[in-house]
This record gives sequence, structure tokens and C-alpha cells, in this order.
Amino acid sequence: MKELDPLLHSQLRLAVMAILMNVEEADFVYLKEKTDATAGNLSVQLDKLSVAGYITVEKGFVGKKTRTTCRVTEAGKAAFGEYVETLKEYLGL
Amino acid sequence: MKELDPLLHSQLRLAVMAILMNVEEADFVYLKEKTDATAGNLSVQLDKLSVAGYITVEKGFVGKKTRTTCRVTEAGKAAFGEYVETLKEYLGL
DNA sequence: AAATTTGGTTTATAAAATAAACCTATTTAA
DNA sequence: TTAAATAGGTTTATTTTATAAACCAAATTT
Repeated sequence: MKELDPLLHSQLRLAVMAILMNVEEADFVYLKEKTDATAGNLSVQLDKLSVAGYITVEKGFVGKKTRTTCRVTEAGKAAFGEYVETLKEYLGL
Repeated sequence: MKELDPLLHSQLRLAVMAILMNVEEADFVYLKEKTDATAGNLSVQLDKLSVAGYITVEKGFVGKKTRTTCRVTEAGKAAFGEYVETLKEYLGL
């Protein structure tokens, strides 16, 4: 049996990636609301995805407020696709 | 977003469940080979699935050799079904 | 009868996930 | 106008999980 990419096989990281696959970009606050994660947990997991090169994380400003924007990279899309295929094999879909 | 049953959202436990969903029964040695897990890890994870009521684990003999046979329960089937549905939502399948 | 293999379990270690505490800048309220 | 609260995070500590290593008893092989 092929192994499931451990970086994606995590509830929160998978949720984040699933969102980013459908959205062009999403900011920290949006991801936090959608996934219902704590800020700390989200921060850590975004960092892992970013270090792995699956997403980009960009810090900017909107007026005077900070805004952290995330996007999935090509590598991230590929990894996600792989993961889905592997999972399908597991589940027999 | 609904949460993914943590008991199933584990590489090895998911692999075991996926096998048992298609096989009526499977013994320890078979599961170990199929999943390529270490005996220790498999033993621990089978125990968790068993405690959760997702599988039954029966120890018996074949000749003089011990044989541990696993089967998925109705509760296990239901949980697995739920998990798959939730996952489909995540992945957009 | 000593050594090896089979079929596991128990215990220790490493890695993840999560939560709690904290930080800086901006608002709001007194 | 300053004290308190809020926004948007990060860092660090704690708890949970997953994994591997060590171990055990019975059977088999040499």
C-alpha cells in the first residue's frame, strides 16, 4: 500500500489545502473561521505547509491592519492530487 | 467543516479498516504484510480500533499456532462510511 | 538441547497536534 | 489621554499519537 503524504494527512492542514484548492487566495482570518482552528494551531500548520512549499504565505497591510494571505503552489496542487488518488485507492472510490 | 473521525484518520488504522471493509475477516499476519506495518504498531492500532468497537479481535489456534483474527463491526462500517462521506466533502469528490 | 522463528505484547522514544501564554499595533471607552 | 480591550498573529509548553525497539512464550529447526 502506498503511503499517504503525512504532511497532508492531518485534519487541519488538509482542510486548509482543500480550501485553497478552490479559492485563488485566502487570508489567515478567513481560514481560521472556516476551519474553526485556534490561531496558534493554524499558524503552526500554515508554517509547515509553507516550509514544504505547498503554499505561499504573504504578509501585507490593508490600511493599517496586517493581513496574511495564503495561496497554494503548483507543488501543493500536485501533492494534493497525489494524496487524493492514494486515498481513493485506500477507500476504493 | 465537519471533523474527521480521529480514530480513522490515521494512516495505519485507515489501511486496516479499508482492508477489513472488503474481506469478511483477516488475521494479524495478513494485515501486517498488506500494510507493511511493524508488529508493535499494528498491535497497538488494532487495540484502539477494538476498544472503540470498530473491529473485533479474536485469538484462536490453527493447529498449535496462535491466530488473531479481525473483523469489522457494524459500528465500524458505519464510522467508516461517515468518514468517507466527510472526506469527500473535504476533497470535493 | 541450543538456536531460530512465529506471533505477538509492552514499554520507551520521537513526532504531531493542540492549547495556553504572550507580543505588537490599533481601536474604543472613560 | 491614557487605560483597557481587540485584532492578528507567533512562540513555547503540554498532551496525544504514532512508531520503533525491546521483550516474551511457544513452537520449530539444526
